[in-house]
Amino acid sequence: MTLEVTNTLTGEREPFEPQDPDSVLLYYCGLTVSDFAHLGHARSWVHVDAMHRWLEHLGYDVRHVENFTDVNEKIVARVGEDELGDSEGEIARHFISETIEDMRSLNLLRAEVYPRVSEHVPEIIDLVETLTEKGYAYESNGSVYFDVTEFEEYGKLSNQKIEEMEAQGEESERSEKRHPADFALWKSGEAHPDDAPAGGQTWDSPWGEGRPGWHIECSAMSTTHLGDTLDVHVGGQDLVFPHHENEIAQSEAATDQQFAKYWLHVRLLETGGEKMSSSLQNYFTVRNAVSEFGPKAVRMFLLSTAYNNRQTYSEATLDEAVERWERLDRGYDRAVEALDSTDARTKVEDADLRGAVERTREEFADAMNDDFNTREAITALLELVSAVNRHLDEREEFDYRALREAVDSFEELGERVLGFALAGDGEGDVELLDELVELVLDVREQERGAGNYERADDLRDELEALGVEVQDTDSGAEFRVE
RNA sequence: GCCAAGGUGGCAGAGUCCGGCCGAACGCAGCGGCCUGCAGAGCCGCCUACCGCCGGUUCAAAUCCGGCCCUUGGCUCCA
Repeated sequence: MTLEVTNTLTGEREPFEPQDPDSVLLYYCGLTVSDFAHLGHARSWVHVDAMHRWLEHLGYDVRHVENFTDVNEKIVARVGEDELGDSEGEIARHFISETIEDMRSLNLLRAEVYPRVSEHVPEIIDLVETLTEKGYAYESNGSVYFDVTEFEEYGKLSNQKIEEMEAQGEESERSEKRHPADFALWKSGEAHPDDAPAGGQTWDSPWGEGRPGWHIECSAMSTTHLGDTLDVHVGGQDLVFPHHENEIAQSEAATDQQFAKYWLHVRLLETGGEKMSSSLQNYFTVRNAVSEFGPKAVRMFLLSTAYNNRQTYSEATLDEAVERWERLDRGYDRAVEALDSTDARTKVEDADLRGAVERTREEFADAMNDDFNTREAITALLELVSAVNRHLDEREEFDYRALREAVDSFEELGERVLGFALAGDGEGDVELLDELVELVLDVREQERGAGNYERADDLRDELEALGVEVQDTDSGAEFRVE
């Protein structure tokens, strides 16, 4: 089975064939950095990350570009607020660094470039000029608008007809536009005093002082870094219209080339029956989620629903993700430890385990090739966990080769493709920590030997409180650090 | 009103494109058993779904067709 994706542009599932058979040009519409990122944003990031990783696994050289919108009225609105900063740029820089920190915590692969609007104004002006010269845009009172009636395919992404659309943009713009659906490419600073209040940046342009419009940035930045035609353009479902629709209009009008071959849209994260968003004030920041549930459980949560289906956030769904993550991690852990044990140095064969490994690899690949179905991919891994546990519980002697392959699968598919940092990847003073815990467990063992169960249980509880989970087994106490 | 996507067990969530292997996966919660000093983890078993409603096509439908009801997203900044 080869990779198939659901393309919003055609509304159909299609075989994935990038322009160059060896590489993929991937652009992701990043966020406006006016606040901390929430779980909804993280959902998109993590899915884009899984796509990136799977494409690499398939052998593609992935060129991944992800923008930061650092010129925006929402940012300007926060100028002077508390200690955020005294200018649009300062606030944007602040939230960009906070956002990158959040991204790191979720173990996202880095993009090749993170372009910013403020650094691409010359390219934006060039693009607007081209559109004006080609007759797709017109200047009006110092602002420049895209004329939707000139681009005959306008509406092809969102399947809407121009006549049925409501007016775009702010009230103040209406009188300047020829058609209500026209949208701003460049906004005059003077014509809209509210748009460039203290702290908001403006640039000089052929049309006078002003700021880039809302949609032009992505067209300019993606073209600058990846060329006229992208292979994959990903973004949140809420961006289909008008943002992505407008990007297509601008780019295709300017270059006469198809802007993006495949449009993939991540459906929204919902909570309490509605989407999570800052305006509804029902959001949970990435930061809070990570500190409360741990980065891996958050990642597990976000990947536990395929990207093209909406997902429900609640305390319960995240709790479940914690369990799913731990089950995977423990399974991996057990397999690794078994490999090191003497019981593993045998030549026995367990057909069940071997079959399970093979099935997992097949099912995992089928799932990812099936429009990046991460939910099913995880299921395949969890089924391997069951097979490993059964093998270890039921067998006197272990099937070394099969265990080796199981561990390899966990690492290759779970770590590299799904981006889970499995146990054993600990950082810091792991060895010292291990030795200290062993020491406490030795003491506890002595207490148990002497029949002082109460004291032994206290020690176990105290370790638990510190995040060290203790399990008594036939071969002594084992532990894992949360 | 227009565009788009959905309605599957207590929860969550696959399967629907390419109809039969689905009386329905994986997991969480719950129940019973094994193991254990106990607990946890793990294993085994159970539990609860005829897949929104109605009708049609077919040897066969959760999966195809038609109608209806409901939900969500977009049509304003938004991942």
